[in-house]
Amino acid sequence: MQSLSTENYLKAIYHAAQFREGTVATTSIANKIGAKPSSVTDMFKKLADHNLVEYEKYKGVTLTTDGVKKALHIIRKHRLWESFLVSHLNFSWDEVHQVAEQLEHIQSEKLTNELDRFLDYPTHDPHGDPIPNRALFMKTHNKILLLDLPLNKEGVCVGVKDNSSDFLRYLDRRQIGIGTPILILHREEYDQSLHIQAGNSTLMITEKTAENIYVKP
Amino acid sequence: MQSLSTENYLKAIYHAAQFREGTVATTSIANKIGAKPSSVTDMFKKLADHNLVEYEKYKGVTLTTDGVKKALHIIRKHRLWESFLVSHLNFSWDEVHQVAEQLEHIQSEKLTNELDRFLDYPTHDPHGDPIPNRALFMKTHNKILLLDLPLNKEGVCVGVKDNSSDFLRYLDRRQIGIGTPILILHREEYDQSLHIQAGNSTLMITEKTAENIYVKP
DNA sequence: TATAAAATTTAGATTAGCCTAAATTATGTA
DNA sequence: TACATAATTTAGGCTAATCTAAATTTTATA
Repeated sequence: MQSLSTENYLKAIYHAAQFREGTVATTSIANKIGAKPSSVTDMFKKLADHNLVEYEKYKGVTLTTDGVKKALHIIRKHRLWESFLVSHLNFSWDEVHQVAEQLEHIQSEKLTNELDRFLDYPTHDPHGDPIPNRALFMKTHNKILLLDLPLNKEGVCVGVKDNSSDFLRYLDRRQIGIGTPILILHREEYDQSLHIQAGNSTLMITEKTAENIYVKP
Repeated sequence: MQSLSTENYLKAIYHAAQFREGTVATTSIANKIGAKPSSVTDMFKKLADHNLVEYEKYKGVTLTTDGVKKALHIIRKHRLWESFLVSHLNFSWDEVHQVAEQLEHIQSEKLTNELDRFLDYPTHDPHGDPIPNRALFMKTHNKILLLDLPLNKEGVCVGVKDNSSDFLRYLDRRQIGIGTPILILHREEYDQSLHIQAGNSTLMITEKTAENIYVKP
């Protein structure tokens, strides 16, 4: 029991569970997957039958230990492939997601582990997200939103919250990427915009941008 | 219209058509795909609706130009991935097929072409089969079966006809692989077995083995 | 060339994953 | 706390890809 659809649900539930405590609601998964709530209910039942989630009618789901393992395994593959695409196949960080969504479903332990070795056991993908290792353990940075970085304290960009192509390309244009040192020079009270120093240039960004960039202080 | 199943049928029809002239029969595809003939008939109709094959009831199918293109594109991906698995991920030639069967369905022109570039535009896969280039053109060796190699004339192993794991591992044990120089020293009339020189060692092989190895004289 | 055997197709059913519409349950607010 | 609204589930269908069993066509042979 590991269809493409099943795997996508497990991943979606895992990601949804990161956001908030407690159970994951039908509608939130429906939105992520792009399916109707009734379809999600069907799948919740099926996942519960296979002991991948705990499901109580009208109460949503939580992943079981098995469910978490499967989800992490898919995330591991997704992020390894993203790393490969960027490091060896000239993909940019805004292009990798769609292809990795396909590659993450390839079933071969040897492939996954050899890819990991070939990439020299990377700990983070091109967006700064942690890659579960073979034991499915991942190192998490203690990162904060750029918005919460104290004035004049240097941080380094270690990730993004919004992974959309639009946002990533916007960051490319502003020459902000993983590893870029960032300093907040001034907060404009009027419209919450920020004057920052990013790498060698000073520039202005909106509050919305600042709450989608992670930095390590 | 390009489901996983559709792609597998196109590939199977392409390969079946290599073997013999004329149309490809329902049963031959049923055997390759591992489906019942009635299912194959259904798919033949669907492929015909999409102008990927010419289909006449009770007469089998032939691929259209479009069908050939799609088949070659899948074969291109399959063989590029096999090459990658062997050259960079420590797979042996008997392990790659099953994984490449999955990878060949990944849809991304950029991925395929960048993989091609990364591998430095290989012309043949680990089994010696030609890889269609971006324009879907492939270089074919003028190879013959080892069985048909004249006595005491050196040939070089350039491919295999039987791609089964069992046969490939058998060749590994006999230290025969792509590039191995081979000479027929003696043909035993009694049981058609052959004494050959392969690389540095002399050994005996059966007729069956000799008709599954391709050599270039 | 009749006719038996083999190949192929048709008819009707099944399953997974989705849908819509209607019914049910939970939630938030007056 | 009652009740409107939102969330969720149920019931019943749909499609793609498969199947079995029966009918039809082709082929091979006596």
